Parts: sequence; structure tokens; C-alpha cells
Amino acid sequence: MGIIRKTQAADVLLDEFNKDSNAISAIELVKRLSTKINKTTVYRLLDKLEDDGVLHYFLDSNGIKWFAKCMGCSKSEHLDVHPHFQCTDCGSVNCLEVKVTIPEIPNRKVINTHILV
Amino acid sequence: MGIIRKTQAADVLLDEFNKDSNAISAIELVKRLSTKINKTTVYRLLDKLEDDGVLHYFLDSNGIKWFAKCMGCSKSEHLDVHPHFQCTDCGSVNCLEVKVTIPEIPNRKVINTHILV
DNA sequence: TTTTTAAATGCAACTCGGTTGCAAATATAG
DNA sequence: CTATATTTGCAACCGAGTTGCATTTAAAAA
Repeated sequence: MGIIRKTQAADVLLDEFNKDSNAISAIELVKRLSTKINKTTVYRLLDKLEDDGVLHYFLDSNGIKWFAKCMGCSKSEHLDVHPHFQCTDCGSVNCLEVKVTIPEIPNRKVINTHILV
Repeated sequence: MGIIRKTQAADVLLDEFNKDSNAISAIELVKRLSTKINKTTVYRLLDKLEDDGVLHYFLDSNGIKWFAKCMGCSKSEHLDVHPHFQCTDCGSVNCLEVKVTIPEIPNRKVINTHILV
């Protein structure tokens, strides 16, 4: 779908990603913004921003969604396949600037890869 | 916690893993065994078998749990860190007999790795 | 074998991250 | 300024997984 209008809610949400360079979980965002933006709207904005190549998302070891800013992605495809690191002490997650090579797999075409360490 | 008694339910559940060498999702198991074993029991058995090093589990791209038989794991630790492959057509998942090398990460100790392709 | 007792099970109700339908609000083209 | 399509908020919902508790059952003890 993607973002079409510059709305107040979208600005507020993007601000969170500008002041915090780590990844942020959807739940955390919903909590932080609960006085300003409705939960449903937060989830919808995140989806749209992901569609637009502004954010990328991934799941942590508990299956919950985290979002982080993209570097050089476009509306048509998400390029940055990089591992994500979750701290076992504090639970925080961030992107790793590291390349991981996935071996070729016989008879399979790899479309997408998720790596969480 | 781990399995302590040889119960009928545990036998039935393990049978599913013997007749199907792929990974099986918890939901699928609950469905398949719904006439024989209660949902709660299925989840509890899966947890125990994981504790015992009989099964290992991981989350797919939707954040749902899949279980598969372990190869050479023990009660004390799960050794087999291997990638899992999920088919984008049919959704089925299986283990890949492939080694993936995760690069060292400065200031971080990697305890666990999840790779889904 | 029978009794004892701790572990395993079933059920119902619950949790919680995320989604949906719909009416009201709001950004933007004309 | 008006018209109209996109966004938003609200409330209700969904579904994978969990919890509390009473009942059943495996297996140790007698």
C-alpha cells in the first residue's frame, strides 16, 4: 500500500526512529506512542513504511515484530539482508553491519533469509 | 523439566515425528492429534522433549513454532545449529544439512543463532 | 498384587501481539 | 472553499500459546 499523505502520526512515528538508532519492537512503539497514536494506526503505519522501503522488519526469538530503518532499500525491494543481534540480557535488538554468506541449496531458490543471533 | 514417565500420549506424539521426517508445526500437531491428545498436553510434551534434547524448535517467518528431531543433542545442550528452509509455496519447513558460518561480532558473545531461508 | 503419591492430562478460561470493520476525521486535488 | 479519497480511532475480534486446578495414571513402595 505505502504512505500517500504526510500526516502528523507518520511524523511522530518516524521521529522515534530518528532519535533511537536501534531497532524498535512494534509493542514498544505502541506503548511509547500510546498517548499520541492509536495502536491500530501504529501497526498500519509500520506496514506502510515497510512497503515503501523506509523500514524493514524481522521477528525476534519470541516471534514478535521489530522494525528498523532501511539503508538503500526501495519500494520495489528490500536489499539489506543482514543479521540482527538480540541481547540475551536486556532484550534489545540491533542490525549488524556484517555479511553472512548462505550456501547454495540444491533444488531450492532462496528468496529471503532471516538471521538472528 | 523433561519427560519422566513413558506415557501413551508421549508415544503417540513421537510417532508423528517418526513417520514424517520434516519439521512439524505445533499447530499442525495439535490439529492432527486433536482426537487423541489435548492441545495443552501437546504443547507441554513438546516443551519437555525439547528440554530432553529429543526435539529442537524454531520459529518460522510468521513467528509460529516448529519442531523437528534432534541429531546428537543432549539434555544439557542443543548442538545442532543449522538453517531451516521454509517453502514459500507450500509453507513446509525442513532442516538443512549445511553449515553456515556466522562471523565474529565485536564485543558480543553469540549464544544462539536462528537462520531461516 | 495392592496401595501410595507424584507426575501427566484435560478442560476452561485466559493472555497478548496483532488484525478487521466501520464510522468519523483530515489531508490534498480541483 | 469544497469534494473526495486516505487516515485515524474505537471496539471487537483472532489465534497461537499459557495457566490454574481438579482428575487420571504411571510407577515406586509396601
